[in-house]
Amino acid sequence: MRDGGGSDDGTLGVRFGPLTDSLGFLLRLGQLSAFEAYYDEIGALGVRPGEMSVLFLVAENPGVRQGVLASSLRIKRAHMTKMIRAMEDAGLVHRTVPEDDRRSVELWLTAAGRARVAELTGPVLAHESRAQGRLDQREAAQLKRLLRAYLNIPEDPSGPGHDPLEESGS
Amino acid sequence: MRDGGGSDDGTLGVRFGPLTDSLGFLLRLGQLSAFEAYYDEIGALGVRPGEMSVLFLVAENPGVRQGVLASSLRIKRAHMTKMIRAMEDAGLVHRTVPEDDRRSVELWLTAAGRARVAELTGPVLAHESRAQGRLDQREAAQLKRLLRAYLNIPEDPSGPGHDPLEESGS
DNA sequence: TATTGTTATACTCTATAACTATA
DNA sequence: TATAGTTATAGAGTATAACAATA
Repeated sequence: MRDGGGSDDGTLGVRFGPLTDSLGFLLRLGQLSAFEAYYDEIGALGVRPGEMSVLFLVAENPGVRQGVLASSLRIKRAHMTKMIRAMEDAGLVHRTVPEDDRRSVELWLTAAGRARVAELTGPVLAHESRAQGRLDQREAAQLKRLLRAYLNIPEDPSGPGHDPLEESGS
Repeated sequence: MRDGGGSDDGTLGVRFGPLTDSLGFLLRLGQLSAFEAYYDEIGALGVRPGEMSVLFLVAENPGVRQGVLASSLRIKRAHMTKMIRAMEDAGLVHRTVPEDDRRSVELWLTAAGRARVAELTGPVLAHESRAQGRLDQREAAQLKRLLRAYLNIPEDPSGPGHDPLEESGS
């Protein structure tokens, strides 16, 4: 069996006690579970979750400033510098310095970066439509809706898969 | 302003595109947000989230085997060895080797460990009852319920704060 | 003075494999 | 042979502070 098993059988009879009702604890385990599914299903694409989110965010917000990207993704600016440099070295992103504030850096996808995003979009959306574990469509939609509310992230009506069931729950 | 700001204003006008509907992405940001609240509110207690969960889990499951603890918390066994050693050095945990399988290790809280848990329980429960950001009581309860379903964690009727509203949702 | 991004450093966590002692 | 835990090592992510350029 793989190390750290129990990805599917879960709790092994352990009682979680007060942690059962801890939002932080549940979010932590949920994130680990989701990332494990990510690696199992699309890890072979060779793009890690952090890089994936940077690619999609720059694609969606051409010219976004590096610091805005960092704080949106809650990645420290020092770390963002390294990530962007690696992606620049890989030819996926390029950087420009705007005339009106020459301290800052604006980020754009290169043609290769756009091609990579186009290439990734299908598998990623397919993965997202599967990656709901034991939850049915409606539960998954509601979970996402609650997480967006918790995070103050808009529902993005221009986004994908606008399942009408999502609106009906209370 | 602190580095990585935007903890409360959130998105800074960035459009998240397909990430808006990515469970893994939302869980990742949710976990970071919850941990930030944890450090802001009870970080001064000097116990990190991982240590906290080990303490509470051993308290709730005296004699739990180290490997079971590791897979329950999705912590690698190699890392769990170090965590347990540090907690042993701190006098919070002690280890026994059961006669029926002398490869394994059972974990118990020391008197000091139990005292620490008793000391932490109040602040932690108080934090959990606050740590819901913009969600009201009912939304938070439902979010936790969906996360438990996603993770296949039982509702633990012997647990704390059994809010009757939690049962009413669709 | 404050802000943006960079560099450097240290630490935590993760991933992996080899090792022991038991089974 | 397989399993539980340990050790060692490398890498990714994070936290922090000091710095240069610009505002």
